Amino acid sequence: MTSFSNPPTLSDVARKAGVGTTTVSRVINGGQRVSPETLSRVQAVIEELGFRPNQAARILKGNRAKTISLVIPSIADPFFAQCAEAVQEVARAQDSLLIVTVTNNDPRTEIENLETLVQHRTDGLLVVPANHQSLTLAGLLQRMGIPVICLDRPLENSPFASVVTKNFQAARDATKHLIDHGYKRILCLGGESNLYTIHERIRGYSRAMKDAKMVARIDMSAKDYKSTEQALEAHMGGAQPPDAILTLKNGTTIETFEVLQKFRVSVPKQVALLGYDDFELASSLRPSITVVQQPIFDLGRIAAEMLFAAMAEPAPKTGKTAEQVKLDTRLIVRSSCGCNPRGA
Amino acid sequence: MTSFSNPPTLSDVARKAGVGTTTVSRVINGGQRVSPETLSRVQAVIEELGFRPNQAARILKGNRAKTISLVIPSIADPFFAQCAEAVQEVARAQDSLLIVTVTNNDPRTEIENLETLVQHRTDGLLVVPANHQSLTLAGLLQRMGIPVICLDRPLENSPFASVVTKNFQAARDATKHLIDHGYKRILCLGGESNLYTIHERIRGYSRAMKDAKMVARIDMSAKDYKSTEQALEAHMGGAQPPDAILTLKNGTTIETFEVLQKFRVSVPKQVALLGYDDFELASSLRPSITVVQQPIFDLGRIAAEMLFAAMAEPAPKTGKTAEQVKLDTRLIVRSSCGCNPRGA
DNA sequence: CTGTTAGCGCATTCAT
DNA sequence: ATGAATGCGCTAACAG
Repeated sequence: MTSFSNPPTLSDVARKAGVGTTTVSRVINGGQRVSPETLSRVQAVIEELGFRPNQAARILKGNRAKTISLVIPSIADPFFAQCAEAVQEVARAQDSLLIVTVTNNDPRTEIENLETLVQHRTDGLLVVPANHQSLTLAGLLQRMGIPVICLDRPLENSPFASVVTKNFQAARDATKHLIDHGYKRILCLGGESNLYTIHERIRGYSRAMKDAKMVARIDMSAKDYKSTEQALEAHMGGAQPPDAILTLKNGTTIETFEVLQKFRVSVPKQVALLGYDDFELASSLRPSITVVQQPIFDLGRIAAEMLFAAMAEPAPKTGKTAEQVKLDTRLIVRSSCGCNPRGA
Repeated sequence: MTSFSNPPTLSDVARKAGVGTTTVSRVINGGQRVSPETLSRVQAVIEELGFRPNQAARILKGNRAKTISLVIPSIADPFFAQCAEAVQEVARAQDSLLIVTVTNNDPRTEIENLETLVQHRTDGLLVVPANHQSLTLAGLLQRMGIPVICLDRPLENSPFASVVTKNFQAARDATKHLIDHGYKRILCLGGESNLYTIHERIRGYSRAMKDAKMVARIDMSAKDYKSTEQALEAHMGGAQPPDAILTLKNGTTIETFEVLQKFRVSVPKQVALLGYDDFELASSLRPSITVVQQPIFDLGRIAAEMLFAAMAEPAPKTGKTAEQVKLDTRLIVRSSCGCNPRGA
């Protein structure tokens, strides 16, 4: 019951059990090559003293740190929170701890986090690159000499495998869906066009528009509620207001819905709305919102599994080109796109 | 540019710089008591070799691990995700890493996580106790001998400080608000009544009802969408259907809204709705939802700050009684309670 | 201002 | 089946 200001050590156990430190070490590492009696006696002492092997000492001896680290833009963002949950689950199953650091998509913060993580000798890295073509990042990561898997966004010019969703196809298909509805002036709305995912989605939208010989309208100024409001005010009040809107990420979708409602713009009658990322109330809003749903949990789970697989391999890199896993998305058709008018 | 399979060590630096290890150690620890020339020369070598002090070795020497750990029910839950974000921010400002483990509110999982954390010699703990009166947990935490702050839920029979919100008062005030509206049959709906927060909120609701000499109706069977649907079906179809509902947590509020809408029950005309925890779309739903808003980010931030303060103190415990910080909540009045009928 | 040395707690030879 | 000794990388005396 005493609080151990000086946690018992392996040799404390050895002394009290009347054996050598080697024996205790064997006991806590599976108990092989130890006689049954000794084993139970040592175990009893371990129990009694509340001994827990000091992980720092093990790391120093060259063992795994038993930690993996997740480097993400934000924890509060539902998207990354779900990824983190999945990753934590896998880590736990592998008897490892999860360290989470956040970058806010700032390359400098990202570097700093990584530098700290090196010092802690974490076993593997799951990173969502702030800049998907940063050579600095690619170089730093390689010098770290530990397995790295990129999540949600690949890292160009690097040998690291990545797990992403099919952004291009999803956006193209979503746009096609709107085109098939007969909409003529489809606006693509979002923010942070420098992000890989957004970039890909814009490409998908553009391709679909081009294939339909329609003119692309892209506005990447919607970064938060206020800017979304300004953007929509301009578009809806213009000479040629859009008759459909494709939003490129979760926040934008919700903000767009809110602004349209505030402006008393009828959806989908006046403008249709198709969003990116499903959300809990999407089906309960009036109208319910049609969205592209990403397999978020799988994204995190698969990346984590790949990371542990990579950590288990003897050879760090076999010079292969970076493997890229692309997960399918789903178009959840509801009412805001003009389908299923019952709910509109 | 070479990937360091064998990261350079302090003595590698010392050798290459032609100095002793102590000098290098001094350099990486602030550079005091080192001549300017030596300093810059050593720094150059450090840079050249890409040397990063091995944190494991430092821990072994008795230094701080520079990690704090957060033990929460879930990361995906927006409430805890926000807490985590705040905690991470504070940790980073203190040059520490954040380890996150999840319990699913399961005491066994909680214990296991804690055991692992001890081995890693984490500097401090932020825990959301699965069971707020567990003696096992209180005992284990004390034996860990490191600073602990409880988050969102206190830990009874323990000396640990806690940061929580005013659950009792918030629920009482919310209920009063409903009573002031003239509602007579107010239902209190939730799940997991064994949790401290829920327990307190039920107390608050009960008190308000008692003070108004009204009969309390409590249903704690709403754990997910399905059970919420069943519960509401029974209540709304009963002889004395409620004319107002107080939901006790985020998920329940949203699910209740969805079910009521599915049942085509008019809110607030037929039943008023007052929920716990604000959410992004609360003001955009029809009707907009009146909620109790908790200072979630502050909860995490303050707890983390208190933790670092405790870690800085020399004496672990001065035998004081557990300090308890109770943060104020806010009742965000919108339309679903019957106020502001414009939005209904 | 600088270097030598001991030892943190553990796993691991290598003996016995 | 067991133990004694060595060293992982670093910091903190303690000299000089």
